[in-house]
Amino acid sequence: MALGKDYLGQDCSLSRALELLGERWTLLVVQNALYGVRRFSDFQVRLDIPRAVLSDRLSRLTGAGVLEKRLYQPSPPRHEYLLTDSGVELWPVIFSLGMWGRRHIGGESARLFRHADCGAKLLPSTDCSECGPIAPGDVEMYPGPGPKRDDPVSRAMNRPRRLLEPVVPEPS
Amino acid sequence: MALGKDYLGQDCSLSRALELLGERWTLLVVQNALYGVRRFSDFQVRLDIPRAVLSDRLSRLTGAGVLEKRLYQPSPPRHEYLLTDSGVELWPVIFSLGMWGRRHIGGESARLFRHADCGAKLLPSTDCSECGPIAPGDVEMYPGPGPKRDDPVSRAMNRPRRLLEPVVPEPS
DNA sequence: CTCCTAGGTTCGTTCAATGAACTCAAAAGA
DNA sequence: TCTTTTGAGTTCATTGAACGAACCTAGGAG
Repeated sequence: MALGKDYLGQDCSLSRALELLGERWTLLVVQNALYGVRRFSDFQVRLDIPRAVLSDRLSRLTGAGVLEKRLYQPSPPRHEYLLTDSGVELWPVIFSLGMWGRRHIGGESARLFRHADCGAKLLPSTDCSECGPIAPGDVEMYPGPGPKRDDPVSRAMNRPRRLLEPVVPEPS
Repeated sequence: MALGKDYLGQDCSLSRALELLGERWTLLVVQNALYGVRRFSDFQVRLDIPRAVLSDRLSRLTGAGVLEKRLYQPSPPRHEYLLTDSGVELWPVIFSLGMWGRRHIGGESARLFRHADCGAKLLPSTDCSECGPIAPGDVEMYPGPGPKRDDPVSRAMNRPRRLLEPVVPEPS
C-alpha cells in the first residue's frame, strides 16, 4: 500500500500513532468521544461526516483499542462507542492541538476548559517528573533501543542533543 | 472544496488546527524541524516523502507562520526552514502524540527524551494554572464566545459539563 | 400495512498522494 | 571548455481514499 496511511520506514512512535490517528476525521471523532458523544448517529450529526467514513473510523479505533463498542440496549439492538483508558489518554493530544489552534490560528472558541475543582484555566505542558513544567529548549533527546534509519541526517540526529539544535549531517 | 483538507462547519479550534496540521506528513515535518532538520533535502532524506508533497507542506507551514524560510547562503542561493515561536509551541502536541504511540501501539523508540538539567524523564500533561497537573476527569468544559453548531447533539454539549460525561440530546 | 429510526453498506465521481522524469542555476571536476 | 553534481524544486500520469446520494435491514410505532 504505497499510497495511503502508512508511514513505512519511519522510525518513531509519532509515525506509528499517526498511522492510526492521522487520517482525516479520526482525531475529531476522538475529540467528540471525550466530549461525551457515544452513538453513531450523534457522531454523524456533530461531524457532518460521510457515514462510510465514520463507520470505518469507528471500527479502526475500536480495533486499535481506543474505543469499545458496547450494546446498551438489546431490542432493538443499539450500540455505543466508549473511550477506553487508552483513548482517554489522548486528552493531552486533543487539548494541546486545540489550544495551539486557538492561539495561533484564531477565531473564537465554542468551548473553553477549566479545572472543575478551582475554576482556573488549563495549559498544555511537558513536565519533568522531578522539576515540573519545562520549556522545549530544556529537552534533551538521546538514542533509544529501537531501530534507526541509516542515512546521514538520521545518523547525525542519533547523538544526544537538545531539541532545536541544528542537525549537521556529515557528508558521506 | 468539498473533498480535502477543510473541516467546514466544525466549530472548534481543533478542526482549524487540523486543516493546517492534519494533512499527511505535516506533523512529521514539524517533528523533524523540532529535532533540528532545516534543509529541504534533509527533510526529504529523513522522510522519504515525494518532493512535490514536501514542497507543498513546507510552503503551507511557512504561509501559516509555523516555519520561516531563510537564505543562509547567497551564492548559490540556499534556503533553510526554521521553526517560528508558534512552531516551537507545537512541541507538546508532537510529544504527547509520540508518547501515546509508544505506550499504546508499541515498538521500541529510536529516540527518548529527558530533562537536560536533571536527566529525569518527561510526561505530557494538562496543567491547571493554580494546582498543577490534573486528570481528564477533573476538566470542566463550558461554552465560549465562538459560534456554535445548532443541532440537538451540539446543543446538549453547550451546557457546562465534565469531560467524558455522556451527551444526552433532547429529542427535537 | 406502512412509516420511522439506528446503524450501517454500495457505488460512481472527484481529488490528493505517489514516484519517476524533468528543470534550473551555480559550482566543481576533467 | 565541457560535463557532472547538488540543492531545490515542478510536471505529469496513475491510484486509491473521501465524498455523498442511494440503498439496506431489523425492530418498533401508528
